[in-house]
Amino acid sequence: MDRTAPAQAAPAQAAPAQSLTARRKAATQLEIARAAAVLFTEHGADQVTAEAIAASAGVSLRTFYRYFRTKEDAVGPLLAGGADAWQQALAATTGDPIAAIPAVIEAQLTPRDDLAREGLRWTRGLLRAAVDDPALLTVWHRVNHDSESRLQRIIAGLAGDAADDFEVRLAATAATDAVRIGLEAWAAGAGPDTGPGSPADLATRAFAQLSRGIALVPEPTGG
Amino acid sequence: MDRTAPAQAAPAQAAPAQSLTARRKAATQLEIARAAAVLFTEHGADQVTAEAIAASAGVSLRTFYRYFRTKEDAVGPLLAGGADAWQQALAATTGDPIAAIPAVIEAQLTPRDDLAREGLRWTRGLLRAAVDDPALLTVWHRVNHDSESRLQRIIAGLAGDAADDFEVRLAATAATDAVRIGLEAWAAGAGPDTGPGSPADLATRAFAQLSRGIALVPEPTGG
DNA sequence: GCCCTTGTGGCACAACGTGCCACTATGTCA
DNA sequence: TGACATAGTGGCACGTTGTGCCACAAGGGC
Repeated sequence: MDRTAPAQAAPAQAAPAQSLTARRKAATQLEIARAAAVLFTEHGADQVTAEAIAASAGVSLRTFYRYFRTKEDAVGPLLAGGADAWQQALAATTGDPIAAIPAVIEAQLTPRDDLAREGLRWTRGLLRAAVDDPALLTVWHRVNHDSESRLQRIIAGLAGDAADDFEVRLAATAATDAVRIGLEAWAAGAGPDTGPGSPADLATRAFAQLSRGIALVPEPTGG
Repeated sequence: MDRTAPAQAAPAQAAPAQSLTARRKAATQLEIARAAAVLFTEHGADQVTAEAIAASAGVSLRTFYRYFRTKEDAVGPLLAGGADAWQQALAATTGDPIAAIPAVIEAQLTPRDDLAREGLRWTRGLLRAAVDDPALLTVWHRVNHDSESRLQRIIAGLAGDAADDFEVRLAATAATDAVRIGLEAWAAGAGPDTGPGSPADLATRAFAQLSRGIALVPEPTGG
């Protein structure tokens, strides 16, 4: 098994139907992630040993390190949450990515079922803990960095060769930061899952403001 | 001595005139930082032990950990570079922070002497190494996060009570990201230290686009 | 000179993260 | 069903990380 890929690409939700081994692996990874999240939020990341996480998840220490590169990385899948979801949704759109992003964010950050709502609860708890926990903050930064990198490639693909690299980069940053700030502001307060004050609401508002000066294709000035 | 403060607040350049002890401390910290930067860029961060850095800097391993919390943090002061400088310059301005930021960035990111140029060289080398070095990338993320936090407080102070917290947050993020992207894009290419393609040029361009939708005070709609 | 503060080095130690080997379970083919 | 290749798991050893503790030496004030 490769260790980095599932931590970033695997959805925190259960995978549909695959081989028995694959399903067990996904389940184990999620089990470890949740055990780590519970222990981290309860005692602080630096007070929790990797062995404690492994024991709580019912695996050996050696196996723990086969799933995650570091102790803190264990909560990566929970923090990544729906990042992959809305990026894949964006990749499936056509036309101007800047114009498509708000609707995609709105749709993908709004929880549509209990599974999504549960995912938001994990994210909120972890983000609140991460505010004053350098180790967890590092994971959050890494998750957002990975998100920005993927987004940059997606937007570049959508915008085509005419798009300026610097503008593509700005667009990817604006979108990533919008979602990041939306989630952070929501987690810090007592906002609802949907409607005004929700992650989807805050993120779309943030993106509207950050992206107003960005145009992926050169403006047709005159000609 | 406290360990975190100098790593973030101390300029990478030599301090003017203080007590002998204070100057020795600053020199030692800079010595360690440069030793770490050289070794990291040469062999990759994960191939360099903390002991090797300490030996290269002429201090014991124990002393190394009194200056920096982790092995990677050693390059923090070099990556932070002039971040404090331009933020302090911003704090000294009056009026609308959004309007003041471009000039401050332009002025502070443009190297005015050999010391500043040398600082830019370190930053470029480290950023190039950080692209494919997760450990160094983490330091870069932390540096930018700290920068964003401080900037948020500065902008809030300048904007006054009328300013919306969410807008202040967006402004701080836009400014931090502008500088970050400017430096990253410059480091990745072969841009000059000044003029078109310089960090100052790229950062101000980025901020102009990211900040166009941000207004710190409620628009006087109608009266 | 004395004294207090502060930086430094050495040592021990818990925890981190990995390489290696053996064991077991899954899935396939005969 | 039995044999086999594949892949996940656990145990162990080991180098490295980062910290607590104590002793020692070098500024700085009296």
